[in-house]
Amino acid sequence: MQDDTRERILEAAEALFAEHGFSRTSLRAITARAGVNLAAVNYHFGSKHALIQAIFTRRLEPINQERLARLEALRRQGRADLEAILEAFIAPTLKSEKDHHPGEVRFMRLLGRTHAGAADALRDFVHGLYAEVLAAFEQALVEALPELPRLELHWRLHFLMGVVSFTMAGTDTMRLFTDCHLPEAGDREALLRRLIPFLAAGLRAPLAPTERRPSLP
Amino acid sequence: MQDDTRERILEAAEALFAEHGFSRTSLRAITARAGVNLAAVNYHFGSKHALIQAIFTRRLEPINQERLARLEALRRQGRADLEAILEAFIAPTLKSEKDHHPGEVRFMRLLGRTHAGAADALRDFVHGLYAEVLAAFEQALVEALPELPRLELHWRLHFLMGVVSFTMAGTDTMRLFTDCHLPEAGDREALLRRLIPFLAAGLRAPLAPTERRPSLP
DNA sequence: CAAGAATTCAAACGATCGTATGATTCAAAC
DNA sequence: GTTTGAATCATACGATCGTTTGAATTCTTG
Repeated sequence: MQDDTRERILEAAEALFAEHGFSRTSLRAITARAGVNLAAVNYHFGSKHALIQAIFTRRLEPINQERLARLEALRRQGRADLEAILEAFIAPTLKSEKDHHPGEVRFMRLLGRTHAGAADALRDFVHGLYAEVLAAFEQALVEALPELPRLELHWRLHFLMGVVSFTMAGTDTMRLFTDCHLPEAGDREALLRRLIPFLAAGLRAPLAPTERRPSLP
Repeated sequence: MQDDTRERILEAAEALFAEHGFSRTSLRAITARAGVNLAAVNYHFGSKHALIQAIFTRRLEPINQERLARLEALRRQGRADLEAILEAFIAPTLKSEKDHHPGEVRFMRLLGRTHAGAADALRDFVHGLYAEVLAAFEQALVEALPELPRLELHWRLHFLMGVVSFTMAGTDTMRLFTDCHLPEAGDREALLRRLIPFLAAGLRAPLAPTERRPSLP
């Protein structure tokens, strides 16, 4: 029961952080859920902040490695079309449930919310974990969309990150429109089939004319 | 100097909440920035939670009224095409800076982050402020995209909310891809010219085939 | 100007937080 | 079986939090 404690803390913290946020989750709540002593967090991780970083590093590293592996496989096969690139980027964040890691679903929710919300040094830390992957995908998209100006591509990548982060965050926004909730979010394949056409069409959208008609009176 | 205090508190709280989040912003920091006494918050608003709600109500109500007014004007003119509907929904959240209300920019950032991140009762409260507006725009989009199945429209509205919220949140995601930051986010007209074609193309995207090719080995 | 309501103020309360401490338990090495 | 270092434990510290209180002040109204 040596590094079992570490794992139990990571598991409990991940769940509570995803549900209540970082600052509203106390170390006491984490250690109580994990069934370990309060001091175990500072013993194994050093501080609450270091625990948060450990959570992101553990989950994000394999996901990003899979992203790069998928992208490289596409390049080898010569079929790096836009839809395939998008799938290589998004699928590793969605297919986790069937891989018997239910905790990863909670983590993606946590990651999405952190992306949109975190203002402090944590976002910079997460960005650091992303840097290599995003540079590779940016280059792939430049080649897949050669006619798109670089600045426009950057904006559309910003929009893309918005869609992906928001979907990962899993806020049940759909019931804003009607009474229907997200239908069985467990069906990740169906989600991919809806996300990728939406994003591909947005990335391929024709450029807006330089001048726009005036707004309403 | 009676309800000037109320206003100073709202202003300071809005700025600090947008920068550091709700739970990491103390009432002492708010009242210090506002130059008022600590007890003034509980005297004028009742509690920290009620202060947060007051912030959202104050800003969101006029924005949503303008959204509905723009949409109704489109209907009267018979030009409720997709792009115009999107502009009616998005423009009121972006044009605020030139209206001499710099605080509204900070608020939209706060709103975007709350949309993606808040898990507690606050999100339900904000959703309540949105309900009427989103029902109206959903109906307009149903008419503008008659060939799109209702379920698919719901998903794409979810994606749309992701883009809008993420853009409002204003997290400087673009420097993930290169070293360039968001170029002069003050130019709201340019942002509209980029957002609307992206979203319109996504909403109009052809449906994906029911079966997809398998993923990578 | 005086009376009463509205507002502001300094100060404190109880609770909770992250972290640190020193004793205690446990497991492997000799 | 003894020793040694890692791990766990109960406990406490100092800080900060949201909220409350009651007196002091300001404003309104007659």
